[in-house]
Amino acid sequence: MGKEITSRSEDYAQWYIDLVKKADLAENSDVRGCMVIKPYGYSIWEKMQAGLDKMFKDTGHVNAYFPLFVPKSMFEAEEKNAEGFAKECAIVTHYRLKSDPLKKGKLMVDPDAKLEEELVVRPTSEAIIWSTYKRWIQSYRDLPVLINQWANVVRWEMRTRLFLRTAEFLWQEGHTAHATAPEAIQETEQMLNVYAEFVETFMAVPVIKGKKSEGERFPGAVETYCIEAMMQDGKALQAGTSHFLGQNFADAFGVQFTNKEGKLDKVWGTSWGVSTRLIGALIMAHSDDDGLVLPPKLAPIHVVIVPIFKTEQELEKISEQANQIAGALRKQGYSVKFDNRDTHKPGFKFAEWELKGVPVRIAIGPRDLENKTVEVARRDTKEKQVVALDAIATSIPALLDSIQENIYQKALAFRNSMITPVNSFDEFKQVLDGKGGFVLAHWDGTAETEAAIKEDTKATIRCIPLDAKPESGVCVYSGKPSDKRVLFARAY
RNA sequence: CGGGGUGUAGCGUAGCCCGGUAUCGCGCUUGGUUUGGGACCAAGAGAUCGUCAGUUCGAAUCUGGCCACCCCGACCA
Repeated sequence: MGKEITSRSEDYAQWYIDLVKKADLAENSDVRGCMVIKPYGYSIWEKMQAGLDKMFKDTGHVNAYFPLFVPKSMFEAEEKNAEGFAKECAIVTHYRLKSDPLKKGKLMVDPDAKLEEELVVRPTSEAIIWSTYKRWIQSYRDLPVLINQWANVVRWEMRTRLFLRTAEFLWQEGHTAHATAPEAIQETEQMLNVYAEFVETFMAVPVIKGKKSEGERFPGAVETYCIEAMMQDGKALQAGTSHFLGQNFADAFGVQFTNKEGKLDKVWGTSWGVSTRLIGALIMAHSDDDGLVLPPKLAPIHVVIVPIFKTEQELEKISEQANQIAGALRKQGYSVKFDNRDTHKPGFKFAEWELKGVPVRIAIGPRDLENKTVEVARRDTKEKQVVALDAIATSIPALLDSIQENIYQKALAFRNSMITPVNSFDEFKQVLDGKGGFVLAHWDGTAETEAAIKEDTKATIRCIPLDAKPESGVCVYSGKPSDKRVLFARAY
């Protein structure tokens, strides 16, 4: 008996939880809202980090690390940002415990160790970073500052879901400072493009680039750009954001510089981030009722080799063959697992590695030894084929590329099929309640209409697509004029 | 924070209404037979029934408090 996974059609939310737990990605911890990311899940995160980090470096960024704690007075300096995060902040008020005189063996907060000023556990690091930039930036020669940090942040969420929303999560946050607005805007757009490229080429998840409406904008930002992805259940998921901060944080923290003309000027800022939430997106974009389907570019294990044997002698011979194949593939940079456990049957191993989403499985049995072949199975389509031994070194890399491409195309076709233009509010609601997905509709551009639609349908404006074609029409809700369609959806 | 639910072996559970220290499956250990899609047989080990108190000769079971977690909603990446 194996690990039963709830089917997507039966209960999509449960299917997701089953996958995360049974594929050993993560589990709930003893701390409310916080998860333990297990080695297999963390390995995916490491691959994401590696891919992104290279892209950040290639665009001129460097890594640094800023403190977890932010003094309250510093945190509240940029008012909108502070307000936006205020209700989900964890606060440190004391710095010491002591033995509880009333309960033997128990500890209590030492009332004498109260902090002069409370420390906010960062929900994001703009405050601490900009207060530091103030010291670093005096001249236009000090600009731009292009820094990224890999860190954990804490947002005290009411309700959490593994990877998608946890009280503590891992992410990267880029924080850049520039001499001019156009340069900062260009940076914002560049990083949005980096995210889009990463998500599409590594994760094989197609995204729509756009700007957030005022209501959905990052607190403290002038403009928030985002990439939006579509999950298999028809709900949208924000996969990354890039913010043009204007001079808001320069104002709040007094970050000024002397420009080439010798005049004092305020610095322009950006910030941008993606989180372990991407792992949730990865799961929900590709996986099926048998388990994970991982894109080769992020799979911790590319190829698993399963021997099929009766006797130890057979296993020995097969191992020799398997090690040869593994060695050749590893030389090409692929991660190969030879599953030579003699405690499980092949069928069990097949199911287990499928659950874990390993893109390619090679099975080798006595018949293969005789014929100088192996059986190659791909995870995405479950197709099997017999491949000659001497063709493996070329066919496996090709197959992995083909899997990467295939799952992207599949996700793209699905996503495209889930974009529905509508022209009336009735149609709007009908599509949302029926097939779901993205709804492309005219909107009058007001926050009131946006809020009313959200109230009525639970759908939010995911973004105003960057490539939206000018098209005159009337708002589906208010009937007022509109010059382009925007993307609505129910979202994670 | 509102509504609902759950807490019994590593995991999933039965038992609770009608009190007498615990059921079954998976997993684990040992031995044997097996191995081209989640093997089978046999023998074992493993639980102070979330926690504290009360009722009782006796509490997993009844009563009360507390704690934790999950699900649905509001909030959010």
